[in-house]
Amino acid sequence: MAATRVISDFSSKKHNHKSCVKTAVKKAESICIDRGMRLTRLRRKILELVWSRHGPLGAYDILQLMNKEEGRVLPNTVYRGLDFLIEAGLIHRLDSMNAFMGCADPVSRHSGQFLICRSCESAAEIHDAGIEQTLGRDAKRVGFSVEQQTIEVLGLCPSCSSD
Amino acid sequence: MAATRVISDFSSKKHNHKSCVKTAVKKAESICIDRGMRLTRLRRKILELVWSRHGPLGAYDILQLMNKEEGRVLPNTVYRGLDFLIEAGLIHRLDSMNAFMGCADPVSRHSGQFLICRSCESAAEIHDAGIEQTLGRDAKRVGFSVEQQTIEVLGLCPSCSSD
DNA sequence: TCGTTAGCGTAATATCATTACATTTTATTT
DNA sequence: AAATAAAATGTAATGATATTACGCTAACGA
Repeated sequence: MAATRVISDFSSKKHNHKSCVKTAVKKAESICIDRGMRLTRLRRKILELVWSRHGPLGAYDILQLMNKEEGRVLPNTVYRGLDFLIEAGLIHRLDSMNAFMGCADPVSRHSGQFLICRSCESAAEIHDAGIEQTLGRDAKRVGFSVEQQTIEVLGLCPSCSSD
Repeated sequence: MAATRVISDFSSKKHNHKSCVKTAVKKAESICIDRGMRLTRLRRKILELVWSRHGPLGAYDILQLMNKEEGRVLPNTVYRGLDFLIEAGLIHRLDSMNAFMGCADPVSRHSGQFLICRSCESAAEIHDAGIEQTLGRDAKRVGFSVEQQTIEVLGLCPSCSSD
């Protein structure tokens, strides 16, 4: 049985988040170079903003930040950037909350598995290969071929459950 | 290991769908009586419309059908009905497609697990207790307490894969 | 350096969902 | 049966999320 990997944990309040962002951007740059994809200034900026919080961020939140930091930007521009980043596996979309979150392990392509705190709206990403496998097997049984999985668990993070 | 239950399968093209709807409404009536909930005319109608397709239906699709069959109805009314039906466990919401789908096993309360065909937009509901269990265990490991799960698998249904 | 493609600017609009408040219907109490 | 309270519905406005269409510019490949 494969171990469950924690891709990004619920962060402690005092961790230095700037270094998370920096690391993410570095990884992104290297991945894009490897794959011949263009991480333009705009796309990098959007990636940074997605990473500005240790949890999912809505497209219009990002838009607002862009407008603050980059002058006038329209929704379309943000969505284009987000689409690129998703395509590249650099961020994930959380369907259950219409929001986007940076992926700390963009090298290995995967659908995310998320634990989302309904109280503080932070989120952790894990990867349990067993679940993927099991779902694949279940699907096969009814003749369904899997392409993508949305796995999002709502509840309370450690720090909010203890309140 | 608990077996995976198929709650609603990909339906064959020739099955008599009217009987699905009828059965669903009967179940709903009995459940609501048991629980002292009021399945009003409006709510029943919305339930029927959700069941009118063997796959998820958007709120505004339902709205359109309502307007065709019931005279003028506004979005709010439909959402209220949908909220009630979800609350009662009679339908599920599919977050990945902003759509709603009837539940064929409303007696046992559960978050759904869905296989959604990206081609014909039909969907099947299954229930694999193992997945729920595994996710619960994974969550526990990082101190997260689970309240609700969203599990939606995108791919191709049997009939669309064979095309 | 020319032609092509990818990225971006801009406006309009589509799609999905909620809020606020008035009215009506149903249930409960007297 | 009448009075009251609670639940459901009618209605309009608006909020939140996302896409389309079209033109221009920058980058890339021959």
